[in-house]
Amino acid sequence: MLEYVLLGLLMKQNLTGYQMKRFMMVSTSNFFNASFGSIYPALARLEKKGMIISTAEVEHGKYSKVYTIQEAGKASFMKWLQEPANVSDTSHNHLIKLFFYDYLDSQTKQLHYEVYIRQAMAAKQKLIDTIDLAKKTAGPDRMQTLTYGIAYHTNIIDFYTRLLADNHQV
Amino acid sequence: MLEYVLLGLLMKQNLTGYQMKRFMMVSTSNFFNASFGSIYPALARLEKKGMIISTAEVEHGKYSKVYTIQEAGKASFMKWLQEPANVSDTSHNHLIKLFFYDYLDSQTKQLHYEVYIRQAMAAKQKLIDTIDLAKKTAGPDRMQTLTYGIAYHTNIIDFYTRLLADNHQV
DNA sequence: TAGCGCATGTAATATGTTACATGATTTC
DNA sequence: GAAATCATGTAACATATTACATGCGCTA
Repeated sequence: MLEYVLLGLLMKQNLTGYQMKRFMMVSTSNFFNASFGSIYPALARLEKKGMIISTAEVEHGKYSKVYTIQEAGKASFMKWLQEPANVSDTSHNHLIKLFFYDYLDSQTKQLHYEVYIRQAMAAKQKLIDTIDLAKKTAGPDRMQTLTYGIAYHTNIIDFYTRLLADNHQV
Repeated sequence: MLEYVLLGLLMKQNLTGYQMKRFMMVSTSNFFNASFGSIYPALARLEKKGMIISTAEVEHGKYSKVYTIQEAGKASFMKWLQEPANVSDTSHNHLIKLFFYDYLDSQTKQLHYEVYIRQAMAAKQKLIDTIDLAKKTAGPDRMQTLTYGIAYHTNIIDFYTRLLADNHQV
């Protein structure tokens, strides 16, 4: 997955590993993120496979490696992009706990529901705040990832608000 | 994560690794699944840590290892369960592609939208079909994982139906 | 007797995180 | 002068998948 994301970022412009990380932070972090410990080895693998090439640069005394995508990399990326994903193979971390909530007391459950509602509200607000900024730089499809994130978190707020109400009744 | 799920399954009854896999298949597979290649090593780790103990059994000539949870295992499980999860740290595989859809032609995009709608509809229907069966065995919290799954897939259907309509207009 | 289900396990491979190591420049 | 940011990379560790290896009992 990461390798394709890196190729995708390089489709538009040449970047260093550090820049790719920073780019992900502001654009994909709500649904995808990676650490330096996975980015740098991934770039090395991609170069070894001939998908990208690096050029050493020294600017203001700082050494950096700028990566450029190759034809093979473009082809590999497009092939991956053309294959549809699977919308169901998401992990839903919180559901794993919910599955075992019969072992948890009512008070702690309620606390969890409240935490999840707060988490989702904060995430949703953050996405809403991003919209205006993103409109200036991102294309229409990129904007849809924000729309989805908002709907996703709205759904979570609704769900746990219902569980909270049910828990109160009991 | 897997280790806690295995402990959670053993909270109720003693099971073999094979039975745990089968149990996950019918109860958690819509949001969590694991292969034998991860289950058996995980059980070995848990036993080494003193969380569970195994008893060798031979029935009808078939050898099996039945696992029993220990006090340390119960404590570890409850500690994990009491800690709230994070609703935002899900990966959303399909969004990663959506992010790059500006590079894709309109026809292929439309095909993807249709695939995602069909995937979500099938998954939703499967969950609905499971409800009656689950009502007999599962507690109220366990049922909620089904409710969530239905809402999650409904949200996806709505989202991609909207994108499909927008794409047609263009 | 062929194949399936039960049952356990290992090997190769992939992929990820966190922490550490290094060193430059820029900002307070 | 300290701290933050830029920038790359490795090491230890954790965890997962797929494929393979083995072998028994039951059923068609």
